[in-house]
Amino acid sequence: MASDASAEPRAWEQVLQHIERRLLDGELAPGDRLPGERVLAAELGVGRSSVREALRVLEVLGLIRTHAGSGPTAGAIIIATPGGGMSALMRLQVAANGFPVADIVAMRLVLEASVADGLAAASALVPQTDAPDLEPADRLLDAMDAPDLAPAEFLALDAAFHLALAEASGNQVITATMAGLRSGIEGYARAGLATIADWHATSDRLRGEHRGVVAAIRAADAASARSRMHDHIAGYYAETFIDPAPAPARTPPSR
Amino acid sequence: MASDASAEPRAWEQVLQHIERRLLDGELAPGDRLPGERVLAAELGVGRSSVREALRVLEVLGLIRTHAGSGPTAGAIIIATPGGGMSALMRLQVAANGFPVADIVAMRLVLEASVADGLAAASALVPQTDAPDLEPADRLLDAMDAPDLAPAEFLALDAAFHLALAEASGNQVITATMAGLRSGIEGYARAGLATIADWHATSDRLRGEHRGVVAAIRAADAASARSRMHDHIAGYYAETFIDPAPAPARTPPSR
DNA sequence: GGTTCGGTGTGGTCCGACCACACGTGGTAA
DNA sequence: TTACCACGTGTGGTCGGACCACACCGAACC
Repeated sequence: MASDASAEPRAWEQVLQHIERRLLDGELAPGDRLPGERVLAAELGVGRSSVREALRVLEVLGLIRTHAGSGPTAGAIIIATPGGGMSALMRLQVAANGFPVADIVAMRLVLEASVADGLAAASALVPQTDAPDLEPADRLLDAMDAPDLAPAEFLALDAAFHLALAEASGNQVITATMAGLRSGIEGYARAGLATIADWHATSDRLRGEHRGVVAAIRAADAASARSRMHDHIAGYYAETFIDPAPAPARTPPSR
Repeated sequence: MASDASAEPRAWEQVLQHIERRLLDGELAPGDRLPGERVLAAELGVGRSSVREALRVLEVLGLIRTHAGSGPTAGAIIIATPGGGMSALMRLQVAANGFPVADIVAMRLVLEASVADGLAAASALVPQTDAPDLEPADRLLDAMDAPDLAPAEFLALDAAFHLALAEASGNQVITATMAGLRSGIEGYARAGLATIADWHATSDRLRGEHRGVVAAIRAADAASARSRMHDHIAGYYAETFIDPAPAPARTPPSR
């Protein structure tokens, strides 16, 4: 499955594998600086172009961050930013019709409902220090109460609210995935705003649903939190979806 | 959030944005061939190296496939392979400690349970043609009954079985994510095999659990399918987990 | 002592060159 | 006429060199 059986040791792939191995061996960890591109090229016996191609991949995947210049902040530094790569992946896959928007929404439904469920269950924990931190979500909900909020601003706060809930769950993978899913359908969400007839009524309803979800979480009512979240998201998409057609008959990519 | 506000028009990023825009505009679709690297470079006024860096990213993300030579199969062809990029992302993020293994397992739990739940619900559909196709999963289960199966082979079939269920759900995003999650913890799963004392008993139990899940799906018993799947996965990881320590105090990547 | 001005090493980019590869095509031989 | 083979051509893959902007850092200067 790893596509390394026998065939293609392309130069940039060697670089990627080398770095991955050093990561797995613990020789490289977040915060460390990678050797310079020229050094890396010499060490691996490849050209600098190939090293750069591998570094570019790592950068897009959120593995490293590069800065020019000198000093401790310069060079390629390992940062395991979970969300970055996921967003790029989702966005581009959607653009290329690899990920149907409906499937993204469906998965978001599953994930958000589970997060709400899990948060409610965790809220019942006896040591309150172990209970999830809903403060950031609360602050976002308060911000959304501002009366003169433009739809786009509301949408951004809404996205941040859902992301805050995911973060409260403590699961970095779910958080990153959620951020990625949202990036993938961001364009559709923006376009969907135009289809809403009465924005005032809709935003009021959304505000109420948000509060209801958080209240259910705080009440440790897992079933209610799950269903409220589910209905909240499903309802919104049912209202704003631009293109209900799931998948037009397109030529299969095939080989 | 999209990090495009004002600052960095790095050359390779321009190429990426150009291609993404053409995808969104429908000028490029799966199956199409991208212009040659030299042509693309000339069109965008950047060097070929920058074009290649962008293409490398697209390739790792599963957006394109490149072939040298001539003819209709040569060049960079757009393929929206959903799973490829996800696997690379998960694998590298795990390697860099960006994704805790425990979080991946937790998310897998959520996803698999939901898939089982959804499949069971869909099995109740009246037009049987719309019911999920469990044939591939059945075949894999039969293959797992072979008595002389090495643990590693069993593990591969097990992974394929779970993936087949995801595919049966028809959700490409969930399928790709599932494949990615598995790639991320593949190393741990392999290592976990060594910790199993009585492989014969364990594999027998797994076989039974698999059959039970499929039976519950066929019976359209969503609750049972969900809980069986949940217990199946949770139980397995509880048995084989190598490093139960969730996250050692590591230096924050930060900036 | 404080300030300034190069040196130095970093990534970012471009260019030119060469290679392996695979398809087409045209000439050639049967 | 037909089958075969060799070469041309365009593709990605790779390398090396060159130059740039940048940021630090230290030495020289005021």
